[in-house]
Amino acid sequence: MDEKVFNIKREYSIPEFFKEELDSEQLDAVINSTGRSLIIAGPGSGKTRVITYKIAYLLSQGIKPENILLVTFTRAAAREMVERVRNVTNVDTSSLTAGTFHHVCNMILRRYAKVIGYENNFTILDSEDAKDLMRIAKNEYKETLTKEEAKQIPGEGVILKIIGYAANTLKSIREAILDMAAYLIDYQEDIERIYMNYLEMKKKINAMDYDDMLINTLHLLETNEDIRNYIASKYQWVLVDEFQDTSLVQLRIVEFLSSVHKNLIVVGDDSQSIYSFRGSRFENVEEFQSHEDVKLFKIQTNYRSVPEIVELENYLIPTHSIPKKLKPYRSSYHMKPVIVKTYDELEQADFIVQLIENKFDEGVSPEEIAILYRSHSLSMVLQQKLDVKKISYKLLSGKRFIETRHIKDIMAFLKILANPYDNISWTRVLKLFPGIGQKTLTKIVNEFYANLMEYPTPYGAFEQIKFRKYPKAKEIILYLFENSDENPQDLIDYIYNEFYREYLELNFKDAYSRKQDIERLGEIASRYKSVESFLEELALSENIEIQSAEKDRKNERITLTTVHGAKGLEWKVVIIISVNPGDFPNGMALKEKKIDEEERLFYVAVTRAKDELYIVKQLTGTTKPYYGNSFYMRQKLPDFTDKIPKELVEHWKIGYSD
DNA sequence: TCCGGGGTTTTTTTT
DNA sequence: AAACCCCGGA
Repeated sequence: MDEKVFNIKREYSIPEFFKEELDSEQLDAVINSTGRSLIIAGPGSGKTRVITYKIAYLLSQGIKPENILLVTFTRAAAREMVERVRNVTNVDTSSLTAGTFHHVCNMILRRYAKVIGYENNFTILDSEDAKDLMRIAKNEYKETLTKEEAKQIPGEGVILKIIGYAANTLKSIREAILDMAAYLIDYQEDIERIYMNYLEMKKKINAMDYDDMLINTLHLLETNEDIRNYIASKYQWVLVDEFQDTSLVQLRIVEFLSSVHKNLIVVGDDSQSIYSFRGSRFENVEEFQSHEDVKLFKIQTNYRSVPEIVELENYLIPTHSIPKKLKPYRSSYHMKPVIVKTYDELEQADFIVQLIENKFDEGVSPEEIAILYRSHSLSMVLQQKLDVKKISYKLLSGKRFIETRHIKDIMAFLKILANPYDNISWTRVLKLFPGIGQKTLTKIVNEFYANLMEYPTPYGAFEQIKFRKYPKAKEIILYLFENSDENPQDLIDYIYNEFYREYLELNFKDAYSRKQDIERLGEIASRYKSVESFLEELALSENIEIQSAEKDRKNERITLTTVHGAKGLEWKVVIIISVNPGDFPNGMALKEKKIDEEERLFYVAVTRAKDELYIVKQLTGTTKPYYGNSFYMRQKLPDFTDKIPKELVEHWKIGYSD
């Protein structure tokens, strides 16, 4: 149907009020960043505000929202910024493209995958899926070797790390091995062969892992001028947030996406680059800055933290950073940051519970308190204590929700609906049924694949398979194939009620909390209409927030998160726990000589605090057994609290009143 | 062919 | 916590 277009003139707010909302550094960055610009934004300097007003400014100049591309680090950040733009401008921002690199790539690939030899309905492998697949690829290769030879082959984790590194740096496997694991150079050929297996398997099941999504997008833009120009001409302005955590591939992608209009604004803080394990290159910032046409803006006033904390932050600016000095804006607070020495993890947990209760008594809301740690395991003792004391919390990053066994089981059922060739999910699903082991399931799956050639639908193909011994398995899988168009929540309910509830009760001591997780999964699924969109979003979106075991009536909870999960957030009271050599900085990272990144991580942690900062350490160090190994015993590891000048902090030790 | 028991290994951060 | 291996009994 042809519709006639009736053009009306858009009304935009006049940006006069910007001058009241922004300081001179921010205003300069908003108005004068044109062409290619780099905005170095210190912690708490109003970075989000600058991006928001930059977009508002562009809209006020008559740029249409659909011609703006905003790339952020998390989906949540994108949503928040778009919402703020809408509030500032009253412009309908729904056509503005905003999301993470992976969302943007996904959008492009869903449309053009065929051009580079994929089906448009490719599935996305999360890192767990990739690991499973790599394990199979490795074992397949091992079968061609003798037992002795097979023993020497590096593990799938190492191989994934190498190929991930190669992908993100655009290097060959050989170069990657030499760069990061030179001792494995004798196994170059083995690794390459395993890698080929892995590629083949991914292709066979029409899947891409996270690296593929970036690499394939780059490849598409690089090799197809027409497509590149078509997409790039749409985006008059490209803005990139958290630029210090972009990889080389990501940098190339945004360069291509901005190649027609050449307006590329990147915002970041090189001192806060904490994702090098994922290919992030803080060098991107320095390199970008070094181009002659790039305009540089610095915004360095700190609006977030009290001067006592800002002073400490200035001391902790990581060694290899673009020189900067943060200027405090807020007025003085009644206390300095605190370093607390506790005896062990239990005492640390007791102290934190007591501190939190004191803060509640002072009237601080739970939402304003956060506990940060280097790795999940460091929060376990504390979690138990909080549960006992009935202090409710939310985990921004637990062991990622979808990586737990029971959630993966349920998801495997849905995955075979979206992609009947998903071998890994078939294995997972069939093994759940008593009596079906490796041999039987291989037979079933092979027969199913063979049938798929003959029968038009998976339902038809599966129906043909004889299941005399396992009628329940057949009944359930057939039902799911038959109803695969239903909304995902109903399917999850079906799996749970008909089968998985009983399985949980029989096999897990902690069935209760796992049941709650599945209920949560159902809730999340209810927001999606199709299995495909649900799976896609779950693979691409950030952590799902997990509630504590204690069901709370009030929705007020303190936050527990890794430092990585705390990126971009802020709280009135921040407690950093287990700041011990080996825990934070992390022992494994130090072994790989990544002390710089640990420093940046600590800097990120400290800069999250608005009013009160507690750095808690234990005299005994950690209680985890494997830290008692030779590496930890042999060396004196750096202690972050050592280099903090005494006069900048208060020192507390624990005493007992009762 | 399946399953359970015992033993071992992993060793961080995540789109 | 959860995967793997090996082995012996059903």
